[in-house]
Amino acid sequence: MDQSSDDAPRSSAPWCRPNVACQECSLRQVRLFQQLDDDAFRSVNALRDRQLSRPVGARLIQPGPADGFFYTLFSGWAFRSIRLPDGARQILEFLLPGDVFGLQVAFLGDWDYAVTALTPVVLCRLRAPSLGELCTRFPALTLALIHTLIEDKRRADGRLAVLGRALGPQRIAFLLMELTERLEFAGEVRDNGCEFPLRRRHFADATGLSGTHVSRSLAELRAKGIAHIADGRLTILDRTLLTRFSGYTPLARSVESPSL
Amino acid sequence: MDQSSDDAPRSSAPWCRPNVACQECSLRQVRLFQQLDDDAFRSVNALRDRQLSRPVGARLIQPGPADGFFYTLFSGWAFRSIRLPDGARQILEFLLPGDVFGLQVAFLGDWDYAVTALTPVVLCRLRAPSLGELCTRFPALTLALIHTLIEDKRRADGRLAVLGRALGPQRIAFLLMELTERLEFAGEVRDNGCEFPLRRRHFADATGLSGTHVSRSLAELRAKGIAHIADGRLTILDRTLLTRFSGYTPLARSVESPSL
DNA sequence: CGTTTTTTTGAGAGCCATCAAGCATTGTGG
DNA sequence: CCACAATGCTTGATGGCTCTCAAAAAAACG
Repeated sequence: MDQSSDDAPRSSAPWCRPNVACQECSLRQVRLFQQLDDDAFRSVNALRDRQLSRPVGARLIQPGPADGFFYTLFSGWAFRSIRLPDGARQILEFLLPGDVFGLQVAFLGDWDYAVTALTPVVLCRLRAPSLGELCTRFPALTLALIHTLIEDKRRADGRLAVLGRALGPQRIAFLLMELTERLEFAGEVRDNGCEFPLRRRHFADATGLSGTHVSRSLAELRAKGIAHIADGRLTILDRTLLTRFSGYTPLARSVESPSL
Repeated sequence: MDQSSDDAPRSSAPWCRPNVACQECSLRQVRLFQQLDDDAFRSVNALRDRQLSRPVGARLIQPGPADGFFYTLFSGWAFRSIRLPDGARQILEFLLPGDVFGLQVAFLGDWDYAVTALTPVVLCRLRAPSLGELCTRFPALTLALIHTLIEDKRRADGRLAVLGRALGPQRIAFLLMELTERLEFAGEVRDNGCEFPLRRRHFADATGLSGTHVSRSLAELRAKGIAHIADGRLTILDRTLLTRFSGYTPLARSVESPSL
């Protein structure tokens, strides 16, 4: 893992309460966990090792041999990335509260990407080896996992298409659209806007553009009256325009309440 | 599905034998099926609806409401693709014998991509609704599914990074590298080469380049002594060079015999 | 308030798309 | 077997999107 700032959260904000039991976790209402019963939750809790708190910029995971844990992001933002031979960084995906990462350690035995905190984060660390056994005992959990992986795959398909075919401003718009949708499901969008910790270089590394061009593309979105980012906050000026301009296909959720 | 050419294969090549039972399928030795026992296989067979034979260029799947089936590719090549608002086509992935597609119908209820045959193909059609029940009865099958999804995800990560960061010739090299590796696991590589049905426009739609530039990029790979495509056959001239040039990270398979 | 980091803006160069023409290959029908 | 059409591949020229380099402006930080 990383240097600095260890386990116990400094703040006493409600979501920051250390070592909340899975059964009582506020995330239980969202995403893949929604369909599980109490019994399954107690077992997931048994898998839980501990919660970890990390500061902005902390490298949560680095590529290399796995340590036998996987994680859920309890609060804050992070991103998965890999480094290309020439040293360039590609951000594969942004991680929002409730997202799971590292499931592959149970199957492939390696971290093949890095995970970095974009904001202060709290993680839940879970023991990977017993995952198989748990899935055997709780088929609903397994199906929830598969569901999550399939949704991820659909999103990855969209990202691939955008990087393959879209110009700069559209790439940026698509990214904004995807994040906004996911944040909406998490109930973090208010007044057509939300907290938004991405810097120019995060946009750049996620969209395959240079920081310079990200700047120009964002200026274009602002000039077109589509979206605006200032003071760490994103405002969607025209949702319809953004949807059309980005070419994003909204995800119809099958088993999800619209928001919290 | 598509027009023309129905069910029974015309040829009597061994791999073309119609309605082989899953237990006796030659694909049983590869990919996700490897770890399953006879009992599980009999149940998978019960899921099987029938085999379908389709000609080159057939549109196997088109985006829209799902019909309750998912598929495995029994023989031949195909590709998954989506169409962007501007009409451009993005190839998301090439499908090789043994690959599964359409698992999402059991969860999302829709085909959100198209599947097209690159060669004459034989498909196995399976009933999606009973998949959940089957996974409950055979945890090994579920874990195999998850394993497959996770491997897919890793490959999708690599593709995303290449589209985000690599120049034309590297994108092509990466695609060749990935396909070669997968074909090797399927035992279809001999003498540093293999059958290769991709046309220029498939390269173009997969890598986000124009057909013109694909042509130039392939010429560069040939000139550099890396790889050569002619008469529907790919020859890897220098595997080490190809690996280095493409930046591809070979996949260490955990539970796979090297080839058939 | 000075230092550092980030963002904006400008100029030139490069990769690649588009358009277009020539060449090779394939298939068809006479 | 050959003429012909159709398709796909190659190669050239031009233009546009985006990169790199660079410097100024703005914001964040201590």
